[in-house]
Amino acid sequence: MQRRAILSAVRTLGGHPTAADVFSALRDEYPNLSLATVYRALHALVEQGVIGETRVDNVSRYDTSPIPHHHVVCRHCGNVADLPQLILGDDLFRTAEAHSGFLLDGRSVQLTGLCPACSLSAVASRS
Amino acid sequence: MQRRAILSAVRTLGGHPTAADVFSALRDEYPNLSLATVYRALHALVEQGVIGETRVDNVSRYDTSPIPHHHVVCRHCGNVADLPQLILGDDLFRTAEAHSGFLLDGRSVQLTGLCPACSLSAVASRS
DNA sequence: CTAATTGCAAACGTTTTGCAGCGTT
DNA sequence: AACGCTGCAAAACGTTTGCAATTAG
Repeated sequence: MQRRAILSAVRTLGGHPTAADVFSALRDEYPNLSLATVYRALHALVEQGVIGETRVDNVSRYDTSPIPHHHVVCRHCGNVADLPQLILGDDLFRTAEAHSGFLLDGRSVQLTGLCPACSLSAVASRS
Repeated sequence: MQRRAILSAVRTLGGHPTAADVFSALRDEYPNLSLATVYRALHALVEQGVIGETRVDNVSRYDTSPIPHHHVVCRHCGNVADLPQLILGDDLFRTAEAHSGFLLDGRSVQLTGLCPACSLSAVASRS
């Protein structure tokens, strides 16, 4: 049962690994591991609330922690960083809910911009 | 040049149509319109700043207006609604920037939850 | 005549699925 | 025996691309 190995790979990798990241990390130890297995395991772990899932761009990324928090996504290199959820106050959610009629769940808030590395290289590449 | 037709389809459709939505809307009038053309046209229109693009779930959605504003996405039915951008104040962005070291661009902010219809049916389906 | 636009089909990358085999209990 | 977990290959999905033909300027 390499499902355990998949979970611990997510944890050792840290950050926000994709299914492919997890797959490559385990390929050495489990040479005939299938990508399908990785997807099935990750999906199961999300359903059990053991890990979190965020969809960024076109890709599912998995999160060591299932507790609600927000994300900043670099629009240049695609890196994802965490943001404590307290940054966006409850009042904000209430305002947004009042505006939209939606019932917001506090989880997935996604801001985009440039990460430190990419904003530096953006400055550097200005002629 | 059906690129014009594609733009006006986005406008008449309103909301946040996908490329497929636009395609189906035009299929009657342009029976041999290609999906590739729709994608190319939409992409060009986004580049020109005529329309806006938001990626939700796995799908690009196009927006009548290219001016920055935020979105609420229903995690059940996938519907997208607009949110005035002023809901997230500048101070909030600055706090998030300070926290993450990212340089945020104020555009794509995405909250998720349940839309009015889906939150009603969620309540109704509780045993 | 040149450049842009189009249709078709094929390719793409990510994710899912059918099915048979394997392991555990 | 029954069940869940796995590998493989194939399919699905939205999207992009190569190419040749058409159209616009």
